[in-house]
Amino acid sequence: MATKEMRRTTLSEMKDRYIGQVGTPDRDSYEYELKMEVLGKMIKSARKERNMTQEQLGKLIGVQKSQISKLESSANSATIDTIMKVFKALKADINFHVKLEDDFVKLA
Amino acid sequence: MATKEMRRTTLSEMKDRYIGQVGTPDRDSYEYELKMEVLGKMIKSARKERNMTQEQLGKLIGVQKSQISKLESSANSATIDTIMKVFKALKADINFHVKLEDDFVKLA
DNA sequence: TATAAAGTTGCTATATTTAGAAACTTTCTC
DNA sequence: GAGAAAGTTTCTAAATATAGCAACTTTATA
Repeated sequence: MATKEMRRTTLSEMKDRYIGQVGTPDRDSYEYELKMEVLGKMIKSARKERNMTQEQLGKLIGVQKSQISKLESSANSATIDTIMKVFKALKADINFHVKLEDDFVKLA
Repeated sequence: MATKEMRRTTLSEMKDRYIGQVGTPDRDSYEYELKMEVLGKMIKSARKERNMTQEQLGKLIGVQKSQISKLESSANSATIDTIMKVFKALKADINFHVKLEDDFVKLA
């Protein structure tokens, strides 16, 4: 615990783990909804890493445990504001990666 | 234009460009607010890459140009829902990277 | 410099998120 | 299995985001 290295979790990893590998039926469709689900799972997973309960995390931010529960289960489309508050409390650095796909499809 | 490779923009790059290098006065404070600002700038930058006007992008999503303007200027804390709609319309893949920092500070 | 195009800002209304409180369910631990 | 701890759900109120519209400002372009 004390000597663990920088932990890094990417959305891709989470997708692979929870949704399925790329190419699998349920991957590319539902992408939109699933991303929110994954975000909730990331909060949960980060909280677990910190060995915190929902109540403890809530107290750090100033909300009740039920709020945390809702966020983790993606009950709604969270605000950037909220997401950042949470990850900040978890001493996690969250950032957004945007990948602009090429206009032209490559032929295999 | 036709042969351009996969374009990739990270939050870190944007921070360096718009806010300043790490270590600079204004980088680590205001972090919270600035991330939202950067997100807006990323939308704008992605839209420009696509050579779109705010009106065109708005039409793709089904909102008016004033909405896009507000998003790009980070008038408010956008919803994940909204952000994904925008980037989807821009044919951009957005994902979240979460980095859990180590509990122990490394000594230089 | 006119004119058009693109982008911004204020105002309003509606929809949705945030949040607390309390009851409830699940999970752990003895 | 009983009790406690952790997590979930429902209901309600409040704050905030979304959105349209129209007027306005800025930027391009003829």
